[in-house]
Amino acid sequence: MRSDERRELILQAATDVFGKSGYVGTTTADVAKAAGVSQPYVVRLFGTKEQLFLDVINRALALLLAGFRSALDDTDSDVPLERRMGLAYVNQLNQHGLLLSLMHAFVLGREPVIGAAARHGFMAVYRFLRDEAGFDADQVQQFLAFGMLINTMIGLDMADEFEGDPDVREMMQCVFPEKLDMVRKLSAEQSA
Amino acid sequence: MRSDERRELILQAATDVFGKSGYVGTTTADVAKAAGVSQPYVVRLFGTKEQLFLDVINRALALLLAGFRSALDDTDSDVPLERRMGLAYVNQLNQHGLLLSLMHAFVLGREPVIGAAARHGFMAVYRFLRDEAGFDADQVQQFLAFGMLINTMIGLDMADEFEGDPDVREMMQCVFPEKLDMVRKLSAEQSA
DNA sequence: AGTCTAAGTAATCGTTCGATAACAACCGCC
DNA sequence: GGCGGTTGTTATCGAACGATTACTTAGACT
Repeated sequence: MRSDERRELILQAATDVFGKSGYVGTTTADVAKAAGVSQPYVVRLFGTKEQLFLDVINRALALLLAGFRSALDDTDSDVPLERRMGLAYVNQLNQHGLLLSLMHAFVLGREPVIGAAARHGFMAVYRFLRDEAGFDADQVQQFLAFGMLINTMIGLDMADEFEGDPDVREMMQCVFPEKLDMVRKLSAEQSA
Repeated sequence: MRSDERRELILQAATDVFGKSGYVGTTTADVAKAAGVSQPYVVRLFGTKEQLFLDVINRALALLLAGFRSALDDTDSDVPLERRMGLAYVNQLNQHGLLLSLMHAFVLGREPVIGAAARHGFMAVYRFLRDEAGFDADQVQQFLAFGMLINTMIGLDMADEFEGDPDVREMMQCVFPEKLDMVRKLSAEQSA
């Protein structure tokens, strides 16, 4: 296999594993096993584990912004822009661990290299909302806040607790008044 | 010193360190150094690093709910309840790493023990908002979403990037339209 | 056929970390 | 004024991890 194809496969596997266990909690052997290659090969392709994680979150941000731009360009829809953007965000749950890897990066601001990359990525999203989506300040705040809440619910793995606990069910309905079916479906796919 | 006093000192130190580096990224030696004791003593007082982290987040949740209850009982104020609750949340930034340790737990839902504790803690907050604060579904969603956004901004360490980058300044003003001064002040204390 | 290069692995090394064991100092108490 | 329990330390062990080295295999080109 060509090395650039192998890189992409490893990046996909690493996105899932980093999303589940975080940056420090993920070993290069975990990534290698998920990608079906040997551990030293992962290290040789990316140099260091830190560089691998940086590549993972930069790829995740590129995919996220690409999804946003698709939603933005879908002008013949009668769905309002804010809702199209929200759906584009939730659709990223198709890629297991993509939003979660970003979230892990977002709470590591004190890590010198990763923190800087995380801040830069977050600001890229902000600039997109402001400049390309044309959101005003309140729209930006609502969008970012709800996005972080989604990330937290995914990180908590709350959907798997959905069945059985009526309080959890009620909380999820309260937090996702309409997107719940989609979130549940995507979460089920994620577990499979 | 009595061991229960020492335990509290270690819990405070551990809250800061776990908040900065996360659960896996923090070593028991880091906690011991921050608390001014030896590393084996930390392990002996708490059994395992996992149990120490569980104690940290349970203490953080107890303090958080206690702050909420104080805001709830402050009925002679003319400040509306939602705002009092928001201020109570932001006031938790006085304890370095308290909200951040919780956030680290919230993204580890797949960890069997920590994930279960994190979900339980999050649900305790939800039940408080619903039963004690009397929030309706929309108020709960807004409160939780904004809280997670605050946590993310703290995790990103975005306030330290405040000076210098006009986009960061603008984003922070957009996200914290009125609480910005408080957040900045508390963040400065945190760095000191 | 023979050689060069890219793709990939097995073996292993040095470090770090959580935990354990053994030991030391203080303090109340009879 | 020894004695037991509590508080705390130093030394160290075994496992895990990231990284390095050396080796192997498979095409591509002449």
